[in-house]
Amino acid sequence: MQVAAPKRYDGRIIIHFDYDCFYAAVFEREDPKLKSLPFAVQQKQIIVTCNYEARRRGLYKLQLVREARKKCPDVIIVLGEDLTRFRNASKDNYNFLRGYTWSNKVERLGFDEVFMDVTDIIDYNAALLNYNNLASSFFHLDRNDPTVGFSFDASHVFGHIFPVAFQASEVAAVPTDEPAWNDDRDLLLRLRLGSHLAQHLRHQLDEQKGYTSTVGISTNKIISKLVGNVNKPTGQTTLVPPYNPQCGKSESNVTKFLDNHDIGKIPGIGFKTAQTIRNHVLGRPAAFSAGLVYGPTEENVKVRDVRKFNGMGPQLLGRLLAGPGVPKDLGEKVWGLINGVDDAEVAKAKEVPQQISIEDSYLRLDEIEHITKELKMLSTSLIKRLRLDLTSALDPDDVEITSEEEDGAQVQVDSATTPRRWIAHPKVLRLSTRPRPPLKPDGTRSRTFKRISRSTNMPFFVFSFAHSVDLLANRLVEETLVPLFRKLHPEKSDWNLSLVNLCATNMSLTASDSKDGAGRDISRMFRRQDDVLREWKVEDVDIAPSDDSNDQRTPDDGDDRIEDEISHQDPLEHLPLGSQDLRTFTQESLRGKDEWDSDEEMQDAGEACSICGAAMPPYAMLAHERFHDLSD
DNA sequence: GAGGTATAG
DNA sequence: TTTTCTATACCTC
Repeated sequence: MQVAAPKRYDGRIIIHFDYDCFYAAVFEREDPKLKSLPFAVQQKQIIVTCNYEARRRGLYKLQLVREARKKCPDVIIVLGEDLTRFRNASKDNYNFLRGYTWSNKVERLGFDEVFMDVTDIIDYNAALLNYNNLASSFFHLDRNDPTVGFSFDASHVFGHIFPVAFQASEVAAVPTDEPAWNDDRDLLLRLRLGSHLAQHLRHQLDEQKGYTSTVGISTNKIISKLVGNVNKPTGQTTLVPPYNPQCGKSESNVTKFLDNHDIGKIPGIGFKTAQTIRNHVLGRPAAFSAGLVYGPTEENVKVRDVRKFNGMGPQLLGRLLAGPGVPKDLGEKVWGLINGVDDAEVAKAKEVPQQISIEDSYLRLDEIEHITKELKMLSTSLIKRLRLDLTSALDPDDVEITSEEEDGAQVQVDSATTPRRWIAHPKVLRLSTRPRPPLKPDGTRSRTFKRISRSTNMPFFVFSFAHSVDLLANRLVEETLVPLFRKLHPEKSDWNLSLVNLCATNMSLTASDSKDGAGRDISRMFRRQDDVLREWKVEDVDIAPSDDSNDQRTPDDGDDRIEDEISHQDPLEHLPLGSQDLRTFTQESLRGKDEWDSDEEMQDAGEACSICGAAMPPYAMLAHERFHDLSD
């Protein structure tokens, strides 16, 4: 009994980018000589990626360094364990691509992949085409300036297409006199536009940023991503219509494409889901390739086998995959995926990540001194990351300049010299550990990777620019993390940890600064309203009780309301290098004695809240700070 | 809030 | 799945 395929919606055009051997490319950009040499990036004992010259000589991803050297003795290997440069380059490329979107639907997946929903740009251009002369078309990149764009030939798809056999007949299959209401013709036309836009973006990315990329063009995330793989590297592939079966005549190209993929290769179908499905289709437990490094020992279950399996459909899949913790609609979702249907939106660019976490693993971690030391290290990294990722230049215009800088290093230099302010604060700090399970009677250790955690309000002194990261980290460990650790591990000293994780989460936007260009105007409007409300809110706060003995305060959306009053703030401490003594304002003025009073560095007239950057006379700070406190 | 499951790079 | 380091979404109590 056959279940009907889910209904397709192919109204979008989505481009998936994958930068070619990204880690290697980052280094090659710093030192172009590497490009012509066999070159690889190492993490731990493995080659995480290598350039194509190295691949030509037999090297490959995830190869052991020893093997690589044996195979290719003159390979140049650099250590790539510090992710900072990759993160910066990734952000820079992302912002670059984002600059082309109208909808701001640009989603980063890891460091080296980006989805763009360019539907609006495509539809706009489709409407302006001259169907009598598609070959001499102009692609508009700016709705407000008709001169911005490029010439292109809209009578052909640019680059590769799938299926390949379709190539020769592509033009013939869509004669220009065919009626415009033909769905496939319309889709093909929009995909063509997408392919030319993709080519333009790839070219710009290469020319201006120095990164080549491989892209896929289609109508949803999953097939755009998968179809890009067809021509690697530095290629682009468009999945051409028909996307629906032609009334008994031809098969859907989507199905033709997906059917030959291993079930586990479909994005969204991970190991667990794939194994469960394999088990059912094979009628027995499916073997799995433990190593993954060697051999194609996978069970051979293709999408086609699953799709055509007797009774297969959303209900069966739902029953198969049900279990604690699994999304309720997983059956529906997977059924969609194997039919190439994926309604997932390309997420709008987010101003700020949802969480920032740092972790490290240990062979042995069982002494409190050692723990404290590691907490200190992790705290230092975390605070640096918070400053890097959650602050922006104070002047909104600087934000634009900064984001268009050439590379990550440049951005960091700017960070050190440009006044900065927080654009969001994590409200919660979470400490997680992974205790090593005790030995079982038989001497073996049960394999458990479970984590336990405790969380608390993020103390807001970590947002001060006045003190070195080191100092802040010390204080965070002593005042917050050690108590949290004791809560997590009440036992005296019996623990033995294999992992420690620090996570800053529950981000609270500071408003107004969304790097999201579309959001800025909106937030300005809100701010005007907030101005009207501000007096009320501050008075509310002013008469509320407060607890000055409690250090663990939480910054909150309250920040939003004092946005306009920013005057100036001091430069961000140079993050990668640690501390500098920079003068700024902190909350000391309201809190009386604490260990920082000796610092003597924030006594200037006119205070600025260290949380939101708002400047105000000292007498207003008390109420203001309580405001942060209370709005939790 | 705390913990779990699953996924991806 | 296990070696790791992040990040995300969704589920449950």
